[in-house]
Amino acid sequence: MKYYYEYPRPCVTVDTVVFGLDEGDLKVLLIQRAQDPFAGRWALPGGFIHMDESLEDAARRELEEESGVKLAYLEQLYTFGNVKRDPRDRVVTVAYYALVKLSAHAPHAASDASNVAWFPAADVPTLAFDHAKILETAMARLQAKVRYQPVGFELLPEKFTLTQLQKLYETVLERLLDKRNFRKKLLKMGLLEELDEIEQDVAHRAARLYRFDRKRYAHLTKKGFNFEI
Amino acid sequence: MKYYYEYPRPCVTVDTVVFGLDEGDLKVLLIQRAQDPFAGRWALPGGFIHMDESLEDAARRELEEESGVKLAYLEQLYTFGNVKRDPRDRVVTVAYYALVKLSAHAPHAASDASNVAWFPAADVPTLAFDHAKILETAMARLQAKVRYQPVGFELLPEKFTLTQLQKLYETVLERLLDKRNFRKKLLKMGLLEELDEIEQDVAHRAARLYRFDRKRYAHLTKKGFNFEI
DNA sequence: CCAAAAGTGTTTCACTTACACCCATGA
DNA sequence: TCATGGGTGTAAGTGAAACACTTTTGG
Repeated sequence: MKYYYEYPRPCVTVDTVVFGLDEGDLKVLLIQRAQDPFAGRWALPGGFIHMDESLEDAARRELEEESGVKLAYLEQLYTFGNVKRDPRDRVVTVAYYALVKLSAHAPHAASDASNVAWFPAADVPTLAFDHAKILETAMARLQAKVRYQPVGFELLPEKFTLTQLQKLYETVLERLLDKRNFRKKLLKMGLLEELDEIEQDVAHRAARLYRFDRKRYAHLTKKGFNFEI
Repeated sequence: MKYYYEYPRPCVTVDTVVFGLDEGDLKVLLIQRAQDPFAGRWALPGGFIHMDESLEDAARRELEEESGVKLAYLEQLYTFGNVKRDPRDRVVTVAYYALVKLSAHAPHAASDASNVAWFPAADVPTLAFDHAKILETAMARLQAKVRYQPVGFELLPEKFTLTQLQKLYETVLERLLDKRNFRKKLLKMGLLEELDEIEQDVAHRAARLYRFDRKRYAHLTKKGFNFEI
C-alpha cells in the first residue's frame, strides 16, 4: 500500500446537461468554447472542481458562473474517465443532469449575442470532447427517471394544465399518450392540487391549472406509494 | 477560462462493492486495512487509478490484485466527492458494484488467515471512510436493478433451480414471493432454458435445472421486451 | 412410510387500453 | 357561429395476487 502523494493525479471536472422545456420542445443548454481544445465548439457547461467544494457544489457554481440558470433539480449522472477523453491531459469528469423551469428564465434572452444557447435536445451541433455521449446518457436517464419519479414537474411552471403535463411526457418519452387515460391515471394518484384558476389569454376554452403537491408525495412515498407513468 | 495546470488536483480512487450469494445469504467482500488512516478497519476493496487506465479498468485491476475474484457483472454506482471524506487529502472516489458467482469461488478459502473476507451484507463491521454510505447506496441500487434487469443470474451458478432463483430474489428484495406466481411469471418470459438435468445429492425430490438464455434476452430486448419482477 | 421440497391451476380483482363525443370560450 | 382545445365514461382485455393440494424422492 503506497501513500497518496506517490500517485499522479488526474484533473477532475464536472459537466452538466441542463434540460429545459420550451413550448413543448426539450432543450439543452450549451456553451461555446473560447479556448482550445475544441475552441469554437459547443460543449456542456462545466469546469474544474475546487478543493474546498463537493462535486455537487462545483456543478452548481459552474452553472451559475457560466449561465446564471436556477436549477429546479440536479442529479449525478455518471462519471466519465476514459484515458483519452481530453487530448491534453487525463481528465475525469463527473457528469450531472439538471432540470430548469424555462418559463422562469426568459430563455431567449440568454441566447442573444452571448456564447450560451439553448438547443433542441434532439438536434445539437457537434459537441466537444465526449459530450455527445454524456448528452446521450442524460437523455436515456431522463427518460427512465421520468417514468418512476415525479421529476417532470421540475420542467413545468409552478402552475400548469394537464395538457402541458401530458405534452411534457410525450416529448420526453417520445410517444403519444391517450388523453383520457393519462388524466385518469394522474388524477387518481392524488398528487395534483386542483387550483381555482384557469390559464389566461388563450383563444379557446381555458384549461384548469394544477400544482404538484410535494408534501403529499413525500407522505404517500413513506407509505409505500410508487409513482409510475 | 484557465488552463489545466493552474488547478489543484484531487486524488481519484475507485472502490467496489462486491456482492456474492452464499447459500441464500447476500455477502459483501471487505478488506482489512493495514495502514492509516483507519488501520485495522474493514473497508471496500479499491485504490488509486493509474493515468493509463479507464475507471472500470482500475476497478477490475484493484479487485484482482486484492482479492482475486472473477467478476460476473460490474457497473458504476456513484461518485463520492465530499471534501472531508478522507482525513488526509481531497479524494474523489468512483464507486462500482460487482456481482460474482460465489459458488465458483470457494468463498471460505479467501477468509482463512487473510485480511479479505465475506460479510453478510446486512451485518458488516464499522467501515472506514464513508464506505458505509457507499455500501448502502449499492444495496439500494442492486434492489432496484434486479427488478428490471436480469442481473440476478450473475449471482447464481450457470445452472440453477427455480427455488434458488426465487430465494435470490427474496434475499435481495427482502420480502417473500409466492412460489406459483413466481414460477409462472419467470417461465412465461421465455428466458429460462429448461435443462434435462436435475440437482444432485438432495434428500428429497430433486429439482429441475435451468439456465438463463442470454441470446434470447438480447433478442427479445430488441423487440421491446421489458424484464420486470 | 415419512419428511422435505417440487411442482401445478383457478378465481378474483385491479389496472390498462381503446375508443368518441359534448362543452366552453374567444374571435 | 365557428374553430379550438377542454373535458369526460364505458367496455374489454390483460396481468397480478391470493390461495392448497398432489407428486416425487431419499432416508
